[in-house]
Amino acid sequence: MGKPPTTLRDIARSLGTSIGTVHRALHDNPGVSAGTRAKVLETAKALGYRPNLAARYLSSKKTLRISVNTLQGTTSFWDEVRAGVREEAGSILLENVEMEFRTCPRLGEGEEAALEAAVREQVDGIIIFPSRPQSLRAAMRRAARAHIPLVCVATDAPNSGRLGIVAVDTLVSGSIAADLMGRFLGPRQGEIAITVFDMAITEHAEKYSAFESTLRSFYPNLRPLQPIEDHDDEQEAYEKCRKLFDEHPDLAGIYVTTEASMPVLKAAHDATLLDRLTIITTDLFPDLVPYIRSGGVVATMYQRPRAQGQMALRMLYEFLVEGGQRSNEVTLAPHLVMRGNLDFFLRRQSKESVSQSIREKSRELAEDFA
Amino acid sequence: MGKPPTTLRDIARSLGTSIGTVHRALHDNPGVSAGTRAKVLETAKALGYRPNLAARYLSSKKTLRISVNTLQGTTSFWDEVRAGVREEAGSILLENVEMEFRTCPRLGEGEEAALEAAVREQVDGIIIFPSRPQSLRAAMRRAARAHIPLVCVATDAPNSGRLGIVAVDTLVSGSIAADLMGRFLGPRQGEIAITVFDMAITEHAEKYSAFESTLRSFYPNLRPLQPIEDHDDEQEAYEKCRKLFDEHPDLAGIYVTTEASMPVLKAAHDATLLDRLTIITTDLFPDLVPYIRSGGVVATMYQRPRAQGQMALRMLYEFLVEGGQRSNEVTLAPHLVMRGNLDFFLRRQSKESVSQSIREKSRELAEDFA
DNA sequence: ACAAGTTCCGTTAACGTTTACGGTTCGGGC
DNA sequence: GCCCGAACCGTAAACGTTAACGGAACTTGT
Repeated sequence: MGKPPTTLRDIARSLGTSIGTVHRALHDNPGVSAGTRAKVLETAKALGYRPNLAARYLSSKKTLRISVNTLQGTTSFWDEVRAGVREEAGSILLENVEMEFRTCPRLGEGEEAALEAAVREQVDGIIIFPSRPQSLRAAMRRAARAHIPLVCVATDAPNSGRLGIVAVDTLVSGSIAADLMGRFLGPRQGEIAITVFDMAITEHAEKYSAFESTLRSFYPNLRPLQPIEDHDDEQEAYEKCRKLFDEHPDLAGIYVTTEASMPVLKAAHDATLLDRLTIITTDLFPDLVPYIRSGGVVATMYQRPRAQGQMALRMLYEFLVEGGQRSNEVTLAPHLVMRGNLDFFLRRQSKESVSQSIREKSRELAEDFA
Repeated sequence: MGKPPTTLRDIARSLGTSIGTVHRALHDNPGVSAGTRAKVLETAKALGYRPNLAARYLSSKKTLRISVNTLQGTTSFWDEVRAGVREEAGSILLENVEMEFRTCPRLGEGEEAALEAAVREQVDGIIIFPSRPQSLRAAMRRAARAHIPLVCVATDAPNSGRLGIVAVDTLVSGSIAADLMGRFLGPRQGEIAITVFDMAITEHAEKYSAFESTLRSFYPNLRPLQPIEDHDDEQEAYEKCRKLFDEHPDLAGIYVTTEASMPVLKAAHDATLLDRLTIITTDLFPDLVPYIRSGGVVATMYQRPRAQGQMALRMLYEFLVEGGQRSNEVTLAPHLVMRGNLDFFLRRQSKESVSQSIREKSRELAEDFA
């Protein structure tokens, strides 16, 4: 079965050379000729060499610095993401990660500067929310060229050289929202609206596309309208919704894919449509709770920010420490929250933060002694 | 900031003793007097000693043996659970776990023998599906007394001394099923049935309770019937359903909480009720797919077997290696699968198995050389 | 031709823990 | 008196990797 793994010494012995040379060859360090380097690489592969991470960490004791560049945010979404990152970092058994949080106050404000600061300070990896992917692309490319792996959360940045992406599965989200809308409304005719952040963002275009196509395939009685872009601007969202409500008197439902559900709800309320519309929202935060409880919001798609943070850190850490290419596109299925299970979700959230604080306490007390 | 962590040597120095003594004291090894042991423990706590896991593993090189006692199963559920366990084990960076799979052919058949075999062979930890908790309790207690930590998957075994439990959140599942049932059926009157495995199992009683109470609170037009117990027996499920359909002509919907949805569907088909009933099932497996696609099953609650396997192994490993008490009750929220997002879920499943095989390939090639 | 520098490579001391072995001291038994 | 075992404790060699140092051989400049 388990024959002992090959070590640096094995490689050295088999080549009649020394550990130091093998080490230098495997790490592209200077001080080794091209010929021997090639031979080392070859026999390393032949012997199936895999570095012993415990020994590596024990010897070098260098810690990985990871910058987490996210948003302050108006809801608790980003707090949860950061909590997930922290939690996952706390459960790494070799405690060789240091976290640096760089938080932008508002959408897109200073995110490029924050990224450049992280790159300048030579962090080992970056978790980033690219709120404006196209304007951040250049800076992300620079990071990639500096060999700093970069994982996107929540929103992808195509062609940016990023290592990976963690986000909610937009196709599942959009499609399930459409399915629910169709089933909730039953056979009756009507128009369905959808609000997105900006159709230029892949995720939002995909959500719309999945929503629209599912609706079209299975619920021909419901006609999807063109998406409304709110750009996360409360004023803009409110006004566009009022206009929408005026222009489409037979609107039956609306699917809010962004965090900005409050202005939509306010608009619906002001147009006295709150109880006539079937509203499906996104995410879960305190302001939304009463609407779900009262039925004004029939369902919300919880995007599991904590899980997103956890997965992002995990992906980055595994890359940094194992070097291998894991599956670098993680898409999470959303959780469905309705009034019946709302309390359970709120309980889960609070339990999680409690168990986390307990855990940190016990860390301080530090009673291992296994 | 980061002052260097305290080591065994630090403790020894501060007590004027030696590393060996400190080590023996911390591990309750013989050869150290009660007095010095107490002093060692005291100053270890005072200095905030935490063992360096990398050094520990490097030095001892002992691997943890973990037994996974599950079911063959009729659906792919348990295959997925095992895949999740394997996947998580593969991503442990210190590669110090060995897995032993003990799989029972049928429900409850030989599960006690399998557990005792694992205990006899002195494994370091066990992941188990206690299909009959009460008849397994004694054996589980023995395992606990032998200091073998034990994590339950899918079903809990109360008062068994188990370390932890990973399962789907039954309250969320039951409640969301009721909410969907209520919304799908709209204002019309009717009776709602629910099938469970056995009301003596906590999980199933909880699912029923959540289902029933949500239905009662929000949808008074729907009357929940007494639960049908199928004991995972296809014949029993079929016959009880036929009887149910005969006796309740105004049945509007049925929520199947067990894996045995096929006999229910067959019964509904044979009673020509398939298109008049609103059916919500549990889990996702090939035989179910055509029913979801055709709308015969309106929604299914996917219990995320792979995630359950992952979490179970993670919980056990963290306990074994860190010794600390983490949150030992993990409940996962189910994923909702409907015809619109069915393909995405099937795609996700296949992608996961693909990415896993890719990963194993790349492991073999073993090109670390970071 | 000799010093100085370069390039390549071997050696060795860490890192913190485990484990086996050797050494004290003490108390009894002959 | 001496020997023996038990109980306690110190020492040192591993584990596999990293990083620093030193040395040999070979090129260059004068």
